[in-house]
Amino acid sequence: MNLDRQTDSAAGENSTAASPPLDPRLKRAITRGMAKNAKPKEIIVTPPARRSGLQDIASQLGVSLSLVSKVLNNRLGTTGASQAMVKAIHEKAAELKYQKNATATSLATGKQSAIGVFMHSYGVAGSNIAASLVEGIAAASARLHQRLMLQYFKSIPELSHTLPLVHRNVVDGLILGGVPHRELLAELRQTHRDLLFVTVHSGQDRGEYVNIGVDQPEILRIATKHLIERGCRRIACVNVPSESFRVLGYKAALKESGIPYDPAIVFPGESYYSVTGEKAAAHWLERGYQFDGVVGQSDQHVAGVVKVLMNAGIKIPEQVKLIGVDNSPFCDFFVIPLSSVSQEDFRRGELAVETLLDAIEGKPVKSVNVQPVVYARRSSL
Amino acid sequence: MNLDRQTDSAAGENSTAASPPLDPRLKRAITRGMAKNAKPKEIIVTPPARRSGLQDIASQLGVSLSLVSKVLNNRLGTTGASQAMVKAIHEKAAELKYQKNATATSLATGKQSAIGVFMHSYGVAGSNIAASLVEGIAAASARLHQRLMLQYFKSIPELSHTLPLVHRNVVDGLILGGVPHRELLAELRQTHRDLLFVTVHSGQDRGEYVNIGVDQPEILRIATKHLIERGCRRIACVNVPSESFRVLGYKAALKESGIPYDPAIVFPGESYYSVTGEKAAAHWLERGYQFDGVVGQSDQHVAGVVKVLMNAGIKIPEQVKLIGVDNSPFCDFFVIPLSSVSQEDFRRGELAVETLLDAIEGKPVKSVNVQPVVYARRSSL
DNA sequence: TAAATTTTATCAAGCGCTTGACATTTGGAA
DNA sequence: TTCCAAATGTCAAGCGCTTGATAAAATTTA
Repeated sequence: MNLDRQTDSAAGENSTAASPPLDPRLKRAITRGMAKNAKPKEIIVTPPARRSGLQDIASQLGVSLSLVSKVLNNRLGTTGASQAMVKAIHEKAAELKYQKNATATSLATGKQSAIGVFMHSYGVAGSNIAASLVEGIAAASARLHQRLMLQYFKSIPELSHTLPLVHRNVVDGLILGGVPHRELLAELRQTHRDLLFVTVHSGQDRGEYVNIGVDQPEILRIATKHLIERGCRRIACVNVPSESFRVLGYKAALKESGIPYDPAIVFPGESYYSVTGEKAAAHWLERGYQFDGVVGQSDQHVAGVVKVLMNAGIKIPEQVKLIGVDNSPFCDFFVIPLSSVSQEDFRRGELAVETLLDAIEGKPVKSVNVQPVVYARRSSL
Repeated sequence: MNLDRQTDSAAGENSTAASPPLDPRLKRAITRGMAKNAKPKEIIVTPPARRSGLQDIASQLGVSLSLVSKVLNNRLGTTGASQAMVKAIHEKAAELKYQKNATATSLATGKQSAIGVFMHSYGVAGSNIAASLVEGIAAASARLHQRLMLQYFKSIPELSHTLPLVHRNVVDGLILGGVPHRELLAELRQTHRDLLFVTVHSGQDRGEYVNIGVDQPEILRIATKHLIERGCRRIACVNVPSESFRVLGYKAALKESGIPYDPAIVFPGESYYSVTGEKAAAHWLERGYQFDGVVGQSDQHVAGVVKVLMNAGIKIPEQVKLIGVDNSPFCDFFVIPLSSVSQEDFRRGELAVETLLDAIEGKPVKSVNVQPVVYARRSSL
């Protein structure tokens, strides 16, 4: 329902105060098929202004098209051009607002100057890993003058189905986000032997593909160390089945500080969601287990733990300090601002682009494991 | 561009102990320019497997290239083809794994089958509006067989700078996310008269451009009504300067229920962040203002209010019920799960694509205002 | 059976740009 | 002055596909 709106012309009513009268030309443009409530008969179809091409600037200057092309691309190989000519061409190009037709260029060169991104919309809601990854990729590809073709997928079949259809002959390479699915990758290599791709996942790197990952044990190692440095001596851990590798870092940190490892306070949860954190905390509390620190496998874990601890009257961070993983946006404004270890997703996105481009240029490339970073907030200070 | 290796050592070295021995063929594929620590001198450049084109299937069948094109595109205008021929062509295409070169098609037809997205990375961190919008856009464009070119921008100058460069001749139209910047849009219309675009912002729709928005007053109206229906009679409001339009809905809801409007409990905050919510709650508490409900302009507002109220020993939702806007991911696992009104971002993304495609096809299109939806959680039950 | 259709298929001109091969001009060096 | 490199520029083929015009073969109709 629309409030305070006259029944006659809604648009007019809403724009009166601030909006100046419309330029008639603008008005016409608006009508071009895009107007509100446009009545077909009122639409004026103005032929699109012919876009100027190389030919236009060539003939207006009385030179050959190819010269113009070479000058504009700085590709005067054997050709060469006088200073004056170069200047004139550039000026003419500017005057005619020449914009090269990227499609034609691609056809001629076989290069697309575009990369494709297939992103698995994975991760726990709230941890905008995928979003950060994409933003990092977008930033780097803009910086490196690459167009970016994006597609999300929910399931592996969906990916293998759409991947070849969408991207053949349109991108120079692919970034696969969150796809540690080995069979799919192997198949991709078989069926599309000339398809270049790099993966971006935080699973274990087996060295089979070029991946932009994170040093997983290091995540929990620096998280645990962070708590130890702030005085914790009994550090509980919320775990999930798939993170046995990462948890090595937890054990390593304990060992480094001579703190014994106690499996009793490592809770075997089953998800990255906050409910698992709640269960863990409840479990420890019920049994009377002592702990002065908690590391989770996600920020949601920690959020869940915090909820239960607060309800039990435990002071945070005075009695228990906590730290999670992902550095999710909500860490900043949770009841207690949450400390967290970042997997540097944005940066990994950028690296993925840079790596892929190197591969496209034929340079040898290799996997990289980014160093995680601790973001300390109140929950652990 | 197939990079193959003389020595077979490197890939093997890099596989961890955990990984099974590699299939030699796979191993070769892995080394293809992407191997860890690949040494340039060892790389052999094998020409990429030539991809089969229309010509290949034409000559293998002894027919003309154009026939094949028409058959595969179902464009037998005046042409026609026998059943047998059609069948043979399709079979041959399948046999050769023919994939049309989309670039060549675009050049020939002038159609790109691609849409561009320029997304303002706006909004409060944690409310993944932009991400949902993009996902909705991606879903719809995949469904409608459109490629999707994405770019983010932080500032208007950045947008106006990169927009023409990146997207000319590469997309059929543009979706501008979160750009209620009228001057820019007007300029866009002037300088690129043949550029089709639709905006997706939740600002006020002035009817000048086709926008996929949200009925703003309705957001607060249903939020407020939601609280009233659950027994609230003194409903406070955290506001920000730019939301005077939306707040009309708050007033309307009060009026509908015969509740007097009291400006004293409408806090004039300055941001959508949680700190503004904290300030509002502190302000009301200090002055001893009574209220049994709170509506915020964001979920962060509500998060901030909750923090302060809990610290003051106020029971939620028993003494005060709250509802925010955006239905952010963290609403689900905040200390008190937060009720919220969704702006249906994913859906708006889909609508944007559908609308743009209509416009591209020359159909008349108009703005649409999506209806917001209440998601009730514990904070208001 | 010849003429008129209908069906089936080919031709050839692009789309706008790139690029190696070839042509012309110019300024010295001989 | 003559000749040879530079320096400066043009040619033309081609990237892979689309499409209206045209041709040839098959089928009807009279």
